Formats: sequence, structure tokens, C-alpha cells
Amino acid sequence: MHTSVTEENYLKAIFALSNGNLQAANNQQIADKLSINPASVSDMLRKLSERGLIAYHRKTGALLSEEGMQVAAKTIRKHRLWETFLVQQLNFTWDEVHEVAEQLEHIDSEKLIQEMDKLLGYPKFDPHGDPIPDGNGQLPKYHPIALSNAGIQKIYILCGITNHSSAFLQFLDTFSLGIGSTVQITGFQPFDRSMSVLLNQTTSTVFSFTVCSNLLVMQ
Amino acid sequence: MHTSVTEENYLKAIFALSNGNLQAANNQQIADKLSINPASVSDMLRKLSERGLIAYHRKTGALLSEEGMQVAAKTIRKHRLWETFLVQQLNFTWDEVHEVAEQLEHIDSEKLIQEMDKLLGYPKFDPHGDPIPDGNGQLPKYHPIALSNAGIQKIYILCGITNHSSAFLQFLDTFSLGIGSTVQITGFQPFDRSMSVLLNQTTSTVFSFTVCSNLLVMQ
DNA sequence: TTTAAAATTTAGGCAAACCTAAATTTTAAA
DNA sequence: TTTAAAATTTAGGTTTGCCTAAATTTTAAA
Repeated sequence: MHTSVTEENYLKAIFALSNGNLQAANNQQIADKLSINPASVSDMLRKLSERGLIAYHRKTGALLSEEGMQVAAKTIRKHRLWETFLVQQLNFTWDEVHEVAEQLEHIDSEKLIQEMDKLLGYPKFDPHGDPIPDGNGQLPKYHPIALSNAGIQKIYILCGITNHSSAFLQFLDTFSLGIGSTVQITGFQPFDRSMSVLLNQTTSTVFSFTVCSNLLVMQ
Repeated sequence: MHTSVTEENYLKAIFALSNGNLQAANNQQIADKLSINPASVSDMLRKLSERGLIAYHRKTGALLSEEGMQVAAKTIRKHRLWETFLVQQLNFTWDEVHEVAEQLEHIDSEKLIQEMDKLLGYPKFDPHGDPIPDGNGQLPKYHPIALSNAGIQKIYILCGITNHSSAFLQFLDTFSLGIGSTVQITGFQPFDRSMSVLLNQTTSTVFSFTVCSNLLVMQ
């Protein structure tokens, strides 16, 4: 199925707003996200629905169909692979990649994206730590490990904690650290098993072994 | 000045048809080249003319203005850099690159193209042997040398000959070799100064020193 | 339960780029 | 030089995707 740039942007927005197609996205949310007038969104939702890419009802909102999901995942896959390429090979910074990736994600070439994937070594996460869907639109499996068991230099996503005390939560809060934050391990001190970490690609600090063993991360 | 994908395609077509802005391109030629109805071309030529990107008159045809030339050169620069990238780094073959480069050439990011240029080592010619305009839209200078003085492994463009005998011309003809053909030097035999060459990226053969000294090539 | 506010849709338009069919202009042959 | 053919333009339409303003529907407060 051929999809226009506009359609792909709507599907991507619905994917994001629906939190991976869990809760339906309504007109207003989509209009806000895309900075498009609700009347126009109404039009497009009807069209996407007629094309079988979403299920939509004005009261309940929009969810992606099987096919819509495929398109969205493919577009996100391209976006994140391009971001990875721009940062790793073209010296783009974190904040520069998005605008360009928004354009590149709509380039239509199966070979291009396969070769790009290969060139980058089949990455599972982009430089922001967001997961890259595979060629079938599947997100990488969720395999949490304690940060204390994680490998040096790698970038992880915080996906859970094993200590729910308010003291610990407050501690995390002082670093603006939450589920989905990225944690890159930049160093390890064997004598106390503490780790130097880079949080959200911005804040450098050191976490004790106690902290590290209470943070669940995935690749 | 912002230009649409469509406008860029028209300017590129006019550049190509006008042979680098030497002889004006007429409606019909542009319509054929872009597979667009002459009536539509008429509309667009008026628009481009109003925007100051071309000089157009129905009798004399279209030529690029200074500004139109800049846009065309920039688009061609992007196209050829992308082709080079696709072939060199993403294992695309000669015939696969065009379709994708047609899309990529319209991506708008100064940094992207600068970094791509750097990544590729500031190439002057693309894999087809076509010259890549520099950041200011200038084509590389024409510096012909005898093939016998050229460097191994490099790709050259045949740009002239110093022997115009029909025997020599016929000889070239058997290899479909003409001005604009590419010649890559794949080997050099010092004992007779003969060269192994790859012609037009397809035909492998060996040229004697005599042949090599009568072929003018440029980088 | 009524009613006001908020969300959504409908109606009517616009711009970009394309089209076909019908002029009109240019070129070239008789 | 006339005239027919070819090239080009104009006129009137289409589709996509957006807009504003005016309904309409839904939600939530009184």
C-alpha cells in the first residue's frame, strides 16, 4: 500500500499518542501534536479509516489497524535508523537530528533501509535510547537487567526499579530520572562497584552499587 | 528562497536540457523529460519565471536565472553526493541509485550535505563520472591529463583525444568509448607501461601506452 | 435534567500541480 | 505567401491537504 508523507505523519502521531496502540488517540490530541486544525484532522481521520489504516469513531478516538501499525512501525524504524546514522557517522548532535530525520523517514526504498541497518550494525536503540522496530515492525524484546550487571559504554533505557521507597524515588527525581530515561555507563570502579553514568545523554554523575542494583534497564 | 520538490525538478530538467544553461530548453523538451503534459509545463514555467528562477519566452524557451542556477546546482550536488554514498557505502549498484537519489536530493539540510561531502572525502565526481558541483554551485574545473599520466584505481572521465585518425576512432568505438565515458585504471604494467582499465564501469580490458597517451581524461 | 462548554464535523474555500479540450501562436511546407 | 502542422497557452477541472466559520454532538456542570 502506498502512503503519502502526510498519512505517514498521522499514523506516526497516532502510534505515539496511543502509547503503542494501547489507548485511542482523539482528534484534539492529534491536532495538537501535528499543529493542524481539528477540522482538517477530522477529514484525514475519515480518509485513513476508509483506507483501513485506522479504526476511528469520534467518541472513542483512533487506533491503528494491523496495516496502519505496519506503516507506522516502518516509518519509526526509518526515523530512528536515520537518527542513529546522523549521530554516529555525520557528527550530528542530539538536538539537530530530529528535523532532518523527519524528512528522511519518508524516503521510500527497501534496500536503502536494509543497507543502512547493516551499516550501523543492526542497532536496537537510537541515540535517544528509543527502540528501533525490526523489519517486521516488531519492537525489540523487553529484557530488563539490573544496571549493576550492565556493560560499560552501552546505552540503556531505564525500564523499572526494584526499590519503591520514597527516598529512592526522590533520589531519582533529583536527576530527572524516570522510566524511559537513558543511562549510559561511562565508567566502573571495581573497589566499590560504583558506576560513572551519563543520564539522558546530558547529566554525568556516579551511582553507588546500591543504586545500580535497584535500577532495571534494558538494552 | 524556499523551493518545492516540483520546482527543483523543473530547474534540474532545464539545467540538463540547456546543457548547463547554454541553449534554452523549450516547453516540449521539458514536458518529455519530466513526463508532464505541456499545458502543465506552461503553467509552471510562468510560475518559475514570476519567481525569478528562470527567464522564459514561448518562442525562445527557458534559461535559468542566477538564482535558478544556484538551486539547480545545489540539487544536482545533493543528487550526486547521495549517489556516491549509496554506491560506496551502501552497496548499491549503478542502476539502483538513481531512483533513490531522486528522492534524497530534495532533503533540505545544509549540515547533512556538508557532512556527507566530508564523509565521502569531498569527491569531485559521482560513480557515473558526473561532476559534483561544490558548495557554491561551481562545477570542478576541467583539467585534462593524458590517461598515461593518470593514477591507478582512480575513476576518470574521457574528455578528449589527441589522435583523430579514423583507425583510432574505430578502435574506441569497439569499446563504445566516447567523450564522457568513464575509465577506471585497475592496473599498470611497468614493463610496457600498459594499463588495465575498466570502461564505463562495465568492460575490462588492457590499453597499450600508445592508446593511453592519446586519451585525455579528467578527474 | 437541563444547559453551557468543549470537541468534533460539515460546508465552503484555497493553493499547488496536475489533467483534457479548445484556442492561439509559431514554424515550416506547398 | 498562404496554409497546414506543430507548439504553446488558456479555460475549466481534479485531487490532496489545508483553512475558517458554522453546525452538531458529546461531556460535564449546575
